[in-house]
Amino acid sequence: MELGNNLKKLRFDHDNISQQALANAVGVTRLTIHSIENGKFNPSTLLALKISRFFGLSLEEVFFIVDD
Amino acid sequence: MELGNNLKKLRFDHDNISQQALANAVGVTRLTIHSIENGKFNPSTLLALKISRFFGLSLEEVFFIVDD
DNA sequence: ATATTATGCATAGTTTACTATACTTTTCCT
DNA sequence: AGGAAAAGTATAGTAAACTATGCATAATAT
Repeated sequence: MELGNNLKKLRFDHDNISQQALANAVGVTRLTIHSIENGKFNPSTLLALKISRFFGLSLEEVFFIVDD
Repeated sequence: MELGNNLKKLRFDHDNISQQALANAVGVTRLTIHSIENGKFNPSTLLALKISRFFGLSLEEVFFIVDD
């Protein structure tokens, strides 16, 4: 039971925004976005909500549970 | 900008389930639920999704951003 | 081809989520 | 009123989120 996400695709669809630009938009560092994107971090709910809000999506459209 | 939640009310509506029972259901300790409920913890997205799933709600129906 | 920008990756440090335990206080039932 | 269950609170420890920095590699443009 781990966390999956669509960040890479969403960044691409969203004007191909960079990890850095997304990081700036939600107030974290580029490494944090990178780590979330590559499944190394299970981000805080507040951060996940900020990211979802940035893309204009619900949290579940960005993050989801992967049962394994 | 902090995280708010409806846990107390949701537990009440959901058969008045205890903090301990909710903790067991999602695989954490009672203190973790207590701390989230009282705004001391900003839980991981995975845990927040598990809690939301337990109540049969979307994450946004349980957790939300409080702009302050 | 070379400069630039974006991404990947490593180390190390700080902060905070989460656990374990234990004690007190409140709530609720009979 | 008395007892049990639930909730609040405290301390201390571990694990993981997040920062800072720096360098290597990949992609893009001129």
